[in-house]
Amino acid sequence: MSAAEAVPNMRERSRRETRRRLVEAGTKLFARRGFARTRATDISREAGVAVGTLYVHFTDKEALLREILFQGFEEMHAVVQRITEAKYATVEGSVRAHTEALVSYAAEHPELFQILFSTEVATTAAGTELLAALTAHQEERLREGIAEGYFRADLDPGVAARAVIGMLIQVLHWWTQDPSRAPREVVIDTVTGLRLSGLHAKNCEGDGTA
Amino acid sequence: MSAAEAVPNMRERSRRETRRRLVEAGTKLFARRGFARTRATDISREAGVAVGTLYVHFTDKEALLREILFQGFEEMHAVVQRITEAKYATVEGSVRAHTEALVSYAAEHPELFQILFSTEVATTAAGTELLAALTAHQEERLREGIAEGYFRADLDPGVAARAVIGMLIQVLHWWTQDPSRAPREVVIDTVTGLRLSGLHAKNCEGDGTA
Amino acid sequence: MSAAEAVPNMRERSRRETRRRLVEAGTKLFARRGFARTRATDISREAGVAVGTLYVHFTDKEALLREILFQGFEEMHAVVQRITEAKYATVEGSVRAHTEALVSYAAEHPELFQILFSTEVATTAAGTELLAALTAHQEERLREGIAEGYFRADLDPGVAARAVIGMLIQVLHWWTQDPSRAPREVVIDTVTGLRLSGLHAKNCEGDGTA
Amino acid sequence: MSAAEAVPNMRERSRRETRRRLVEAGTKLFARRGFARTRATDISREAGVAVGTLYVHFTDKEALLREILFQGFEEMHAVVQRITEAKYATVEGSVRAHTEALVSYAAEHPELFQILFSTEVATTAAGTELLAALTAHQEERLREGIAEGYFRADLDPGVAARAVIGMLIQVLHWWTQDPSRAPREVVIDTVTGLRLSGLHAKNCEGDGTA
DNA sequence: GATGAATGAGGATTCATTCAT
DNA sequence: GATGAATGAATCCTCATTCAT
Repeated sequence: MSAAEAVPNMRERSRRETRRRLVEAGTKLFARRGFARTRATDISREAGVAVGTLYVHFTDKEALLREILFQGFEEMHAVVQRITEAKYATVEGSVRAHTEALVSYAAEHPELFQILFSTEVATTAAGTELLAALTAHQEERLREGIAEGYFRADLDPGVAARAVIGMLIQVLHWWTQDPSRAPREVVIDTVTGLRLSGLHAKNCEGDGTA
Repeated sequence: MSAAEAVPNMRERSRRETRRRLVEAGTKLFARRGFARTRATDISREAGVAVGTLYVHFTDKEALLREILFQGFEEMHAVVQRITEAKYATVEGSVRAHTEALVSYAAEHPELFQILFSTEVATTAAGTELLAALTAHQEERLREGIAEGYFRADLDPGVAARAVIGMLIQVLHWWTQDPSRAPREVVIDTVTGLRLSGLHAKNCEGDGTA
Repeated sequence: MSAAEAVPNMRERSRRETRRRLVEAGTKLFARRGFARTRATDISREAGVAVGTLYVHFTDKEALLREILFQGFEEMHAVVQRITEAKYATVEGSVRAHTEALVSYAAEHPELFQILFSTEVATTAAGTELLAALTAHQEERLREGIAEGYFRADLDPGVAARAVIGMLIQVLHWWTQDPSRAPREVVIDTVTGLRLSGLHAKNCEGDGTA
Repeated sequence: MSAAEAVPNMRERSRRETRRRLVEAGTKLFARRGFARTRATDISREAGVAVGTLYVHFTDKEALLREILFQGFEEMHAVVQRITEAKYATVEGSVRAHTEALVSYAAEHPELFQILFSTEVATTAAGTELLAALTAHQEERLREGIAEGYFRADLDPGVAARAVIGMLIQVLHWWTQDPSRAPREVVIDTVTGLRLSGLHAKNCEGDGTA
């Protein structure tokens, strides 16, 4: 019985391992050379398989990109969610925790961020889709914040969501290219500051005039 | 004499007109379909010339992109500069004026912004170069602001510059795609708010805890 | 004893059943999409087995085609033979009976005729071989007919055999695609008429001039 | 003036010459190796141009096939038409003239017939289209013949058209492969005989029984 | 015998760029 | 300067077939 089951299990395990290696190879190469400049054969060579194998697991090169993008996003989202769900006494605490979680995740998965927040990928259908999902999520959070009085009522959630996402994309993409460019804490502080005071209901925009 | 001069003038005028039409065609198509998906023949057809003519005026496709990028940037810069150079009583006034100028320019040249702040273009050498210039410029302004006490001293100009640029890129790229997405004033207010209070020396970040 | 025998019988039966399903699946798909456009995996999926199984039973895709072709031809031949062997008083009776048998068989096995008389199959070695066999057989019959004085002596058996085979292929292939295109009787009459009067010794070709 | 016009004329002439050579090369190779087994590079090499040039002149390989097919058919049709249009005293004369014209044309353009009436080509969209056109034309002729009392009224034009076309395809394809297989006259006689007596109103089908 | 993931040679097609006119 | 037919390197993707389990 166990022997009869062993074969498909072995196969399935091997199959998953191959798929995992393709995702890994794709992540590495897309981050390094970009999507268009990475050849299908480069990916298969890096994964230690034949080109055809790439097409056994994915419809085409972009399907691999999509897998990397959404799988990466989901993992990141799960990690960040866990932290964000904890109740914070203050809005600042919550936003800072969220930013910290993002920056930590970025520091640990620089390649993912090089792909996720880059550039060329936004041109692809998969990239557009992911960006839309990110923005929609951010917009929803802002709407909730406004409804709960945390954020300024006169804020346009659509505009602000794009602004926050744009900020994060640019900063994290730049920073993960070379984390020595700025200390982790400085990145967190600067981004938190911008996210917070620019949106907060009790900020003191008027003070600038004094 | 006038006849003798007329010929070279005509020729020169014609040459410039051809070049202008190529830049115009490139701007339109790069904005619409992106750089990679626009073929050299598409551009020449749109400009009403032969493909070869494109290569008479530009080394290659990217040279045309570079021309569009830097020519566009310079024009934008000149316009924005004129406004920014006026002395404002307050930092807010200055930042708001700058944002307003940018948004106005974006509204009038949506195609330029579709290219300038797109994503894909950041992959090209020309795009990287321009983005670097933009960021360096922003960073310089922030340094000055800090030195003059306008902005928080604990701010990292490198990080903050990327954050501001990222915010502007994302918001303006999104907005110029369809300006009916948000009223002009809302865009200006939201962006100004983020740029200002997040960076200002006298903002009230601490208040979030209260 | 019976138990000991049962196992190999079961195995043998199972093996034959698998083979039969592959032939069936191949017949269906080759008829529908053609030989080249049918993938080995398509066949195995249709048969409900793994691709590898196809290659357990057949050397390659063309071996399956050959099996379908010759197995189909033999069955058809046997059925038609049984009818043709009956002694007919007249040549017309014999030819009509043969045509009738063919048309009946075609009506019952449309898929076989879609493959057998298709076009593309004639390109393959197996197809060429079968066509050659069919033609040789037809040629032989014509020679006999000439020798016995049934058919015109000035007939070239090679040319006439091709003509008859071509006629049958084209008509039956077309008709089996959709038997509602013409009533069975009309097909039989028309083909019999052509086969008969064009070849018969006592036809009245000269009458055409009158 | 003549110089200004000379350039485009030269270019146009050269362009047509290139296209002609591609058609010529395609005809030769498709006839010899078949459509699928002829590579795009084979064609370009045979034509003495680069692969890209093939795609400057034709959308894809099948577009070249279509050109060969329909251009060939039209030329053949024009030649045959000229002969068929002459008034013949008898139906036999007319049919014989038509067959003769076809066989002559086939003898002079064996390559065209190898492609036109072969097999694999009937699988392609272009081939199907051409075959449909040929059959429709034949069917129309038969309808006219029946209306004018030349052909048997009980004939089904659809069935008979397929029969005649099938006969011609098979015989001419076989014969053009190697014209020494049968004398030209024998081919003409046999085919004319079948076409004529099988269809003619005054044939003597009944005599077969006597 | 059955399985199905892996293989990799093979071929079609694209498109930036050139250069003779 | 303008032209546009020609170029051919560059890659994607397919699918018949294998073989370890």
